[in-house]
Amino acid sequence: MDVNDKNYRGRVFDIVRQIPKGKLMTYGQIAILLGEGYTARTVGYVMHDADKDVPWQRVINSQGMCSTQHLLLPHNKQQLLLEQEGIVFNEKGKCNLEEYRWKPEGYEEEDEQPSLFG
DNA sequence: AACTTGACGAGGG
DNA sequence: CCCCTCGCCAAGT
Repeated sequence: MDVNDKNYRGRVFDIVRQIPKGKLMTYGQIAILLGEGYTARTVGYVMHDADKDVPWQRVINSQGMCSTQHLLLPHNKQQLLLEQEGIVFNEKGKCNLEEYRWKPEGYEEEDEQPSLFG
């Protein structure tokens, strides 16, 4: 699997583009969603070079924090952008994923139906 | 071809 | 909770 494959990157970006304003996804969540050949690390890797129309700021790590805060991005650009979208972070730069996590509708491949007669 | 480096994540102390 | 280690996988040296 080649992450430079436009199809590979395209699948990741297609998902990210669907994240609504005010919602978030994690790298790992996207990787699991796409399945075969995708891992959290590789998703993160392609995100560093996202297309202009991709809301890259809506993808954060599983701890509910912006992985970019101590990186090259000016200040806390990612967190700032998210706060402008209504996301609330605590003083340690963490947000409530339970509240903001978004799950796309059309991508369930192996849905686990909670059996009513369990 | 070996070794290091990440926009990652789960698990143990 | 915070910190560390380890598994992961592609890129850069």
